[in-house]
Parts: sequence; structure tokens; C-alpha cells
Amino acid sequence: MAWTRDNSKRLARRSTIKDVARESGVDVSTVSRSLNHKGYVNPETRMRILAAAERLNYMPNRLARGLVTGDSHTLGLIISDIRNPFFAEMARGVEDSANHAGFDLVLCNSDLHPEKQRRYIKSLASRGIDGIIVNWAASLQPPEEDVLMSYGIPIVLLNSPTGVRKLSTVSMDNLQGGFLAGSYLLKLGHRRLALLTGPEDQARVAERQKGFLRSIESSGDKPSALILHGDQSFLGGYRMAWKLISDHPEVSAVFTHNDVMAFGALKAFAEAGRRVPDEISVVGFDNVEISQMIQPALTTINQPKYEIGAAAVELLLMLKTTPNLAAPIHRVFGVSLVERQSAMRFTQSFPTQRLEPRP
Amino acid sequence: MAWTRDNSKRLARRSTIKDVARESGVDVSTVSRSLNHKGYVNPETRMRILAAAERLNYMPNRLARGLVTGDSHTLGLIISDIRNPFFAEMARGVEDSANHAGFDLVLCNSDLHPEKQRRYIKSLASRGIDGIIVNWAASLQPPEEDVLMSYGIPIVLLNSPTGVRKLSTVSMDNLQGGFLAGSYLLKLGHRRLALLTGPEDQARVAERQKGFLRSIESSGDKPSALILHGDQSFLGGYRMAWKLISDHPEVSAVFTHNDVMAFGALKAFAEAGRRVPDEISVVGFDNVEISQMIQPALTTINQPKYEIGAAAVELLLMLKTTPNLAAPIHRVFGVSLVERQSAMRFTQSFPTQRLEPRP
DNA sequence: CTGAAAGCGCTTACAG
DNA sequence: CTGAAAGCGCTTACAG
Repeated sequence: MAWTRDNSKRLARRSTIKDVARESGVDVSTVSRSLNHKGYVNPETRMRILAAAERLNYMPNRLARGLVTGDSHTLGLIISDIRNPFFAEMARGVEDSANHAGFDLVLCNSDLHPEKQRRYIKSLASRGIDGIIVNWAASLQPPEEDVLMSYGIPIVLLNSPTGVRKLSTVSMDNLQGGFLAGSYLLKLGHRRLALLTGPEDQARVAERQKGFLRSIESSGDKPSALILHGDQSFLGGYRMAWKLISDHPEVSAVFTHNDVMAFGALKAFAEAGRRVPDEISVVGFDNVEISQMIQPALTTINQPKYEIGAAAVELLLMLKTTPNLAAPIHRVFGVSLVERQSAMRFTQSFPTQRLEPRP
Repeated sequence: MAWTRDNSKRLARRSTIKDVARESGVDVSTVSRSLNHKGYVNPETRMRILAAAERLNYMPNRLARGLVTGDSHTLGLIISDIRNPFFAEMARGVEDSANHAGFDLVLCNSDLHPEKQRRYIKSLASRGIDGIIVNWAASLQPPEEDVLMSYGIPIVLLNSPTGVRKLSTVSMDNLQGGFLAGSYLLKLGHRRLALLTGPEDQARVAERQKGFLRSIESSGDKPSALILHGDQSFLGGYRMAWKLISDHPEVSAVFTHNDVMAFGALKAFAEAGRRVPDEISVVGFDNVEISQMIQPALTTINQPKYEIGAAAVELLLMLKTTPNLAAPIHRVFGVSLVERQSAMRFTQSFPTQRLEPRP
């Protein structure tokens, strides 16, 4: 009955350190010391205090604690869009690591808008955030870097933009990824290749392209590589693939800047009746979870997304404890090719074979 | 030069309300009033204060403010796993709404572990969170509901578990979804149907199944419906589809509890050489983004994921302003069937036709 | 219209 | 080993 009454009073005041102090007959400072294992406190009184805290269902107010200690045990993650499976996977790595270290994670979707990004950073700063992980829009200018640093908050950048010099970063070896994809296709005997990619002013785009081209150049017999720039999306991949189908029927293998573009290309090829991989090979980039679920399963470049996220918080926490780093730290993860069913050895183009059977 | 020096001193102290007060020659209380548009303050001194704040690049410390006002302008979202595209989409709706209303969002992945869930809730409570959105593991028992309510924090439940009575919820019409899927398949002329689904003790599973069965029952000519329970995953769908292939070759249409299971089924059918939709129709549930990218594009039940997320924060904010609600609010969103290419009109099974051509 | 005071819930030197 | 005091950065009645 009393229980029911209690319940009716919706916003029951939460018990504070004062309540615990009163309940156990000591000063709040003693309670604080007991709960935080700081300074000496008689084991017996300590037990008494802990019991009282338990009884009152006491939870320390982290805002109050943060106000005096100066850290809020909260990390911020600013990404373009959590709906992008790449970021979702990374975000999970971030959250797991953060949580494990006792930090909360506040999630911010910037859509890569510089203004929105700035707003988020300000907002995070004003809540006394302990560190921020951000995948910065386009390339970061030195003055912007200074602004970021002026907050005095540890920051780590994802997918290090080009030209960063003072901020720490964690990224993957995009160059190597492009090179792996190209080499693989070459090894399969393809000589007419195409790259479907995004705008070149993005560091990632430029690097993957560079790696891809490097593999072509290091091949003895001068294979050709066509490069199409467009939208880094499903639709972008779809459109560029159609362009390929109509204008460049000779290409037998395509590498896309990411998996989603590969999905778009796959759709176009299916519509055009060009069978993958028999008639045309496709290699993606990211190894998004879905890439193994589709038909044919996508051969792609794997990036350790989860690990990258986890590493970013590790770095952040390190930065926090050693704020006067001589130089920023850059950590880059290796990538690898995962072979599935969307690419195969080059053979003479099918239509020709079918139309002109040799007797 | 002086600039360079300043920069070297990494953790520059952020300016506080005191600095602004000193700089503009007034008391902190006046600064506070000016900045918050509360109480009267002479327009001229106000301008002076604003200018000073601007000059010092003043950002109010939200921890301090939260400590006195009692709210932290932060919302919590507890879901099983952000890597699930369904939750990613919803989370985006939540974050956008929260951000729009001036709230930060802290993201928590519970993996549906009750213990982890409880820890998150405690942690959020101790940071003075303003509200929590959570998709509760399994069904919520009344005593647990009381515990949740005892925190005095507005809470809204996602995918309302069965038996919830005091907490507000937002969910979708799972029954209707199941019904739609079944009716559609029936309308296409299929009479041997199968449902590939998860463990029945989950509310969602039970409801979709119930809706599906209801459509079957309301059909005059007693079609058959086979129900397979298994893992609600790609692999689960894959395995159950194989079981179907070997044990029940007569079924011509399958409905899966979610899209990912449908992807698994699609893979199994491809491997078994059963063409979709010509030889077997498939309908999923969720309308995950990828479902339109695969081949064949998946016919599925759409849920307004983003809107559900947005509605959840709306509800939360409402709950916050009117804490003494007489009864909890339940909001349920409608679903709809989106017709794509994975299902088609029933025809005689192909093998028979092919093997016994009629003269 | 403005300032002085009290207080939010904690922690941290500092006496004792 | 423990308590009294000061203070973190703000807001909010309350005088004046």
C-alpha cells in the first residue's frame, strides 16, 4: 500500500550524497572518499556507508562530479550518416570501446555539412566532452585545424584528410586497397578495366584511384584503365555502369570506389543481360555486411571497420592522458581483398563465342 | 607570433561566466539573465554583455547549467545493435529530432542483454538524462516496468512488448504487416505458403505470424501455411529455405519475418536453382534500404523507420513536460506493402512443364 | 533594471 | 581516519 503510494508520486527525488551521509552518520566528504576509493577511510565505517548507499539506491550525479573533476566521461562521434553501413559498423566499434572504458557516446550525424559539423563540435565542447572522433568533410584547412585545437579537446580524425598536420588520425590504407583490386583483376587476365568512382577532390577517392592506376602501370603489357567519376552512391554506380555498357562494351572488369556503387553496377549489368562474373567482373570496396548476402556475392576490399572505430577511442583516451604530445599520431590499418563470386578469369566475350561456334 | 605562443599552451582555459561578467563590468547573474533572455535587463548593458561574450568566445558550461536546472538536454537511445540497418535508420530519425529540439543523443548498444540494458539505464539516469528510448528485450514484466518508472525519467518503448501497461510506446502494426503479406501472396494465386520466422515468444514475431495466418484463414479455399521457426538472421533464412527446398518442394511462396532472412532465402534458392520469382515468390519485412538494390529487388512490407524514431522523441518530449500523465500513450504506425520483383503470380511448377511438354 | 546570496551535488586539499 | 570549508560554473528567487 505504502508502496503504491510511493509509486504514484512520479518524480521521486533521487537520493544524493547528503542522504547517504545522514543515513550513515558521517560527513559527505567521507562518503565521497568511500565511494571513490580515495584517501583513507575506516573499513567499518566504509561498510556502513556502502550499505546505506545500497539501501538508498544511491547513484552519484555525474553532472556534479563532472563539474568539479572537469571530465564528463563522454565521447563524441561525428559522422556523416549512421545509415551508411560502413559508419554503423565503425560506430559500434567506437561505442563498445567507449563503453568498456566507462564512457558514454554521443552520436552526431553531420551529413558532412561544415556548418552542422561546427555546431556539433561547439555543443560537445560546451558539455565538457572528453574527446571527439570525427570524419571531416573534404580536406581540412590549417586554420580550421587550429580552431579545432583551440577547444583544448582531444580530437581524432577518421579517414585522415590530406594536409592534416597537427591532429591525430586513424585511417586505412586506401592506396593499397586500390592496388590490390587492380592487381587482382589483372592477375585474372583482364586487360580492359574501368574504375567507377567519386569526385577526385576527396582524399579517399584520389588514393584508391592512385593505387588502382599504379597496379595498371606496373603491369608489363599496357592494359587500359577507364575512369568514370560520378556519384558515390547506388544510383551513381548504376548510371556509370550503364554508360559503360553502351559506350565501352570492351571493358571486362570494373572496380568501384565502394560496395554500394558495385551494387548499382550489378543491377545495371543484370538489366542489360551481361552476366556477372561470366561476362564482366566486379570488385567493390568496404566489405559491407550485405556484400556477402547478394547474388553473386561481391568480391571486395575489406576494411577493419569495427577495429578502426575501437582504435579511434583508444587513441583518444591516450591523447587525453598525455595532452602535450610532441607530434600527432597517425594510425593506418591495412586492407585485404576478399575473394567471392563477382569476379572471375577473363574469357573471350560471350556473344562472339555464342554467335560464331567453331566447327 | 603572440598567436603562435598562445597556441602552444594546449589546454587553454575556457572562459566562464565570471570572465564575461568582469569583462563587461556587471554581475554574473546579469550575464546569466542576458544570455538566457530571462528577467529584465537594460538593452544597452545587454549589448555590452553579448559583445563581451562574443569576444571571449564564451560557451556556457552545460554541466553546470544542468546541475542547477535539473536537465541535461540529452536523450538516450538503447537499441540492440546499430549495425542492424533497421535501427540505424530509426536512430537517424531519433537523432535528427533530438538535435532539432536542442538535445544530444547518447547511443547504447545492448545486444538485448537484460543486464547490459540495466547498466545503461542506470548510467544514463546518473547523468541526469532527460529521457530514454529503448527497444526492450523480450517481454517486459510488470515489476521491471516499475523499476524503470522508479527512476522518474520519461521512457518510451519501441516495438511495444506485450503486457506493457504503464509505459508509453511507439510501434508499428505488425499484425497488419503479416496480413498484408499473406493476402498479397494469396491474391497472386499461391496456395502453398510458408512463413520463415523467429522464436514465437517475441511479440513482433507472434504478431506478424498471427496476421499472416489470419489472411490464410480468411481465404475461402483453405490454402496451406507451413511455419518454420529459427534464427532471425541471414543464416537462419538461408537454412530454413534449404529445409523448404528439400522437404517441401510444393510451396510456391514464402514470407519471411524480416528482409535479412529473405536475403538468406534468396541465396538458398539461387544455389538450389529455383528461380525467384518465376519458380518461387518471396516477400520480406522491413524494407531495409538494400532490399531495393538486390537482384531481384525484394517485395517487402515497409515500416516508417525514420518516422518511428522521430515520433519516439516527440513523445518523450511531451512526457517530459507533462509528467503526470493519467495513462500511457501508445502510438502505432501503419505499414504498407511495396511491390517489387521477388514475387509474382503463381504458375504451374516449372520442372514439370519443362520435362513434360504437351504436344 | 541589477547585484548579493544561496544552492545544485559533488570533490579535494587541509586541519585536526 | 574524519570533518569543515571552499569551490566547480551556473541559475534563481529576493532585495534594493
